[in-house]
Amino acid sequence: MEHTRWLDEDEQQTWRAFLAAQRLVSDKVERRLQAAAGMPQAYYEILARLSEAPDRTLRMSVLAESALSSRSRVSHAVARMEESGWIVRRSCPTDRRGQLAELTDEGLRVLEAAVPDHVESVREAVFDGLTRDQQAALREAMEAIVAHLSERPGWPVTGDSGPDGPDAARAS
Amino acid sequence: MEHTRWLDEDEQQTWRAFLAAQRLVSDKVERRLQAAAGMPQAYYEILARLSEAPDRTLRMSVLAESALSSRSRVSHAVARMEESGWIVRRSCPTDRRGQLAELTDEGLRVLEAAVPDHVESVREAVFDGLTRDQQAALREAMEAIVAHLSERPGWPVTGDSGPDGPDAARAS
DNA sequence: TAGTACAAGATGAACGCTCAACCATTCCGG
DNA sequence: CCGGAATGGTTGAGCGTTCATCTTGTACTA
Repeated sequence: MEHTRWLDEDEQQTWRAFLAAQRLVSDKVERRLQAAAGMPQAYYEILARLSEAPDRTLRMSVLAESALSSRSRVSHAVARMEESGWIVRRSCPTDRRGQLAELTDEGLRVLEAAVPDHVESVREAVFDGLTRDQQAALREAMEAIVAHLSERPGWPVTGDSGPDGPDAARAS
Repeated sequence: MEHTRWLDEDEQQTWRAFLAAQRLVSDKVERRLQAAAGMPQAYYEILARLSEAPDRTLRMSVLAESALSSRSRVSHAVARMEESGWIVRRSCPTDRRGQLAELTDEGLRVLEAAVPDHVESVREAVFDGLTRDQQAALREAMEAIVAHLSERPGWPVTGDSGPDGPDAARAS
């Protein structure tokens, strides 16, 4: 690493707008979801993915990936939601390491009760402020970023620093 | 509230892309800042605002607003950074309720040491994935969202639920 | 000049997330 | 078929954020 590729004026403004929009939107959405349904966005995401899955069941690792969460996060979250009775865990028949997370009826009810207000808050936070063209452009840009970040992302996408420490036994 | 204004297919995809890009970008940037400088993004933001202010000094509330943080967050964060010797707090001469936060020389050094790698990570996460046109469009959309969210935002922008609880003594 | 409303900050508990370990199981090369 | 590496998932400590509350100080109004 030698010299920094600084941001020009335009890029600075773009980055600031990105940051601001990001914070404003997720604050608003998160806060409202918390108030209305008593759960953070990450939990909602998990419940949503499960509800779309066959048998409302997913392996923990698949769940983590599809909800863009680290394994650790999902593990904690599912444990918590199991206590609430929204999810049950069973061990996977074909791979004895694996765990299956299944959405319970109760969990589905809670999710469905949360959806309408959540959707409304997303609309207010994002779409009510955009023209149709702006929305299309936003989508294109976001998808480009995601695509760029999903190929060879420096170190793994999901984080979680690997099974052992940063460099354990990895020599030779 | 009667019927929900659901998201159509296009809006769904836009929202998912927004969420994904948001998570991917802030994960990457946050993680790298933490690794390289040992501070979260929110702290960086605070230090950055202070460094741009006259006398590297800002009132807590102004600092909170300009860093898009809640008062409470800034209070905790500044307390922590004061222990690290990056910031000092003085009471405000003109308003004895107020506190002034000033960036120390040490704090400025730490910030400046953190900047280059942070900027690089932002470039990699965002700008390397976008054409110039996409970047301009992204900026426009983000600014539209921010503008929309900054006027009459339902309840106050910064959060923090007000001086007293949700409805304390407020009756008649 | 009270008295009441409001603003600025601080604070502690609750909570979710991350990081670094750790155990169990499966995969794979010799 | 054995032994090391990789995979799947969990766990606990540490930390930052939020929420509700409190204290102190200012502003407004009667």
